[in-house]
Amino acid sequence: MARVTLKDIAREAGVSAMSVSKAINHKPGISAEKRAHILEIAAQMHYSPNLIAKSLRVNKTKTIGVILSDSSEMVTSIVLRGIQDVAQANGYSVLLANTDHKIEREREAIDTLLSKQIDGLLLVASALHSDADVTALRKLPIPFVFLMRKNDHMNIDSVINDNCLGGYQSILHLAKEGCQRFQLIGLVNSQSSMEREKGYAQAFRDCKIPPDHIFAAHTDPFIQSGYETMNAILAEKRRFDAVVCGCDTVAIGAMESLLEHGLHIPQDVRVIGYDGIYLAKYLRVPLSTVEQPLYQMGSSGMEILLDRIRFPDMAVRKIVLKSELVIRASTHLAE
Amino acid sequence: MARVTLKDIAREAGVSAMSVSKAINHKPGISAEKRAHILEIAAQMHYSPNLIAKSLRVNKTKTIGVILSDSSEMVTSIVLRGIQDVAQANGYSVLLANTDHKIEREREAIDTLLSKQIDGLLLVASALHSDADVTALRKLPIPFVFLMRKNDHMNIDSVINDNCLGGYQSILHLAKEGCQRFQLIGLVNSQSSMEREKGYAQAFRDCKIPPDHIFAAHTDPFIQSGYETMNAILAEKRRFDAVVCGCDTVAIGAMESLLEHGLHIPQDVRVIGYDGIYLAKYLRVPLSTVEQPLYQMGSSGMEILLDRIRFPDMAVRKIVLKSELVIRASTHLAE
DNA sequence: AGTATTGTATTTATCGTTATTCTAAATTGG
DNA sequence: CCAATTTAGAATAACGATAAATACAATACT
Repeated sequence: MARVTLKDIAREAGVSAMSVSKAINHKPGISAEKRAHILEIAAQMHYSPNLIAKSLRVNKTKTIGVILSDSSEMVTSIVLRGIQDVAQANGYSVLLANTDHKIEREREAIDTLLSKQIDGLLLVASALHSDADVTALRKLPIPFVFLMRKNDHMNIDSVINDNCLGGYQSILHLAKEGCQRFQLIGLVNSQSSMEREKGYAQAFRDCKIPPDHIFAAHTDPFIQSGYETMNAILAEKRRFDAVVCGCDTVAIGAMESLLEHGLHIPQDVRVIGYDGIYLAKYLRVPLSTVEQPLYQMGSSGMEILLDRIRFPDMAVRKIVLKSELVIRASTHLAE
Repeated sequence: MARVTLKDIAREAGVSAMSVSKAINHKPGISAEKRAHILEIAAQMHYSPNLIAKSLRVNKTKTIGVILSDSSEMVTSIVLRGIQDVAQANGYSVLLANTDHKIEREREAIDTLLSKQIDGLLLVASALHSDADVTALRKLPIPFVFLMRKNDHMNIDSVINDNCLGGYQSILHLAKEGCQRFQLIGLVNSQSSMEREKGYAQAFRDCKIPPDHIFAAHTDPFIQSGYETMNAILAEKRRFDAVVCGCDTVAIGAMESLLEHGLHIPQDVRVIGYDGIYLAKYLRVPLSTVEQPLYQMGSSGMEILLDRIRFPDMAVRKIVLKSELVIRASTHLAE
């Protein structure tokens, strides 16, 4: 089936293509009855405007690009949904690129998306930290917003949660529960995780936890890596009564390992995660975690981007969203 | 920053725009040294081809549309990832539309995506079942593939798992475990769920389970609805020793309710889900389920669509993927 | 040598829209 | 009543790319 164009309708209605365009877009310069007539014919012929042609002409695609590591992870899929909803509500589409945490794929993705003439870009937990990368980003012909990524750059919009505070709260809670020896499992290559670690450090000072009661490890943000890392840690036979994980998936893997080794959670070890995936509550041991407003992270990010597209000179916005410590059985023994 | 076009490079290199096009696309009809020269200048000027313009000219966008209910659900996010990976590997982009199970939004989404001139369409668990809807789909100017949706239509490609068999296997397993009274919780408005129920019915006949030992309920595919439905069921004080859920999320909610009512899983009641979300293993009670090859569902669907785009006359393909019964603690007591 | 052949490069036209300019008719006003 | 103004609508050009036609030069062949 050949697609029907403005010209087809124009021919059918005996007017010029321009008149059809005006009628359909409710632009002035055409009489009411002619407009009605044209619209009727357009409907009859099932006209569907070719937005590609329009985009080329007006140099706007009403499409924004989203770059993230893995759209199927529970954390990012929620953020993405927030992005999508705001986009859809404003007549924008989203083009997605998965990087699987590969920095080179992130750079490629930007090029690909630019070629597709996106009007703006959202970078979720971007790994582009080097000066060269940031400079390159600044030269982009379109606005962009950082999501879930530390941002102390001038003139770059961003939405994050206060990772430092979140980290601080986790430790404080565990200390109150009586924990004294802490096994940390941070995330490799994650600025967010580093921020959380700053919060841990502050809390350790405030709670007078001696450095030799703190053990640090790092791993990838997957269940399996949490599991393996915890196996390795247990093999070293250090004593600890708290495990502080860089994200919930690592915590799931770590708990699995702990349970397999016959340890009881929270009696022998307390475990806390970070992120607030919505299944945390339903795990073998319900997981305490620092809940980030994931959906809102996506939706605010998209809102800022849209504002920036409409008003390029708008003041820079660096939104810091509140996270919430959620206490469950993995750190707290119900009496 | 103004974007640089073919013409800009042509001017700089002292050649025609056409020559630049040939050089960049590695088309014949240009000498090696001129090509090298042009490519060098293009790189210098950071040329990025305008794919919108190209799309308009060649009438192909290298973009496919995906319509699904909710990209943040664990099941669909995996399917989507399979789709994305195959798309990306073949130089295609994906435009997404969430319908939240609303049939009207599904119809709108098709129009929107068509306007964006997608080259093909993937319908994941589409709710468009009426003759009118299917007829409309057939009239689309682009190919489409059904995913996770019953398809007994001529000439429509699809990828599904054998829901009937999966359902059959669940019941057979529970019967072998000694269950005698079955509470079913199917999904409303889901053809897949209906197919599974056919499988249940067959298994009940084969296992000689009398109809008055079978109780049916239906609900939405969310944790919360599973929870509420199970609460309602328990309020009716019927006796049953097996709960068969239409999807894993419903099973999670149902188990939550059962546990809150002091019942033991699997000792008092066995619970089985469907789908095989990857966290099933880590739940409070590890959940037995029929594992669908979700990622592969997406990737094969995308592959078929790409083939169909390239070879419109290719024979119709209706792929039925094998599901696998995974037995965990929710239906089987480890001795 | 003169024609045929090959290959390189340019020119032209086009995809479907919309911004802009232009024409002609309708309306206004003095 | 006729110039001045407004307005509906048509015609033209352009967005950036590429397919097709054309022009031209260099080589090969009879």
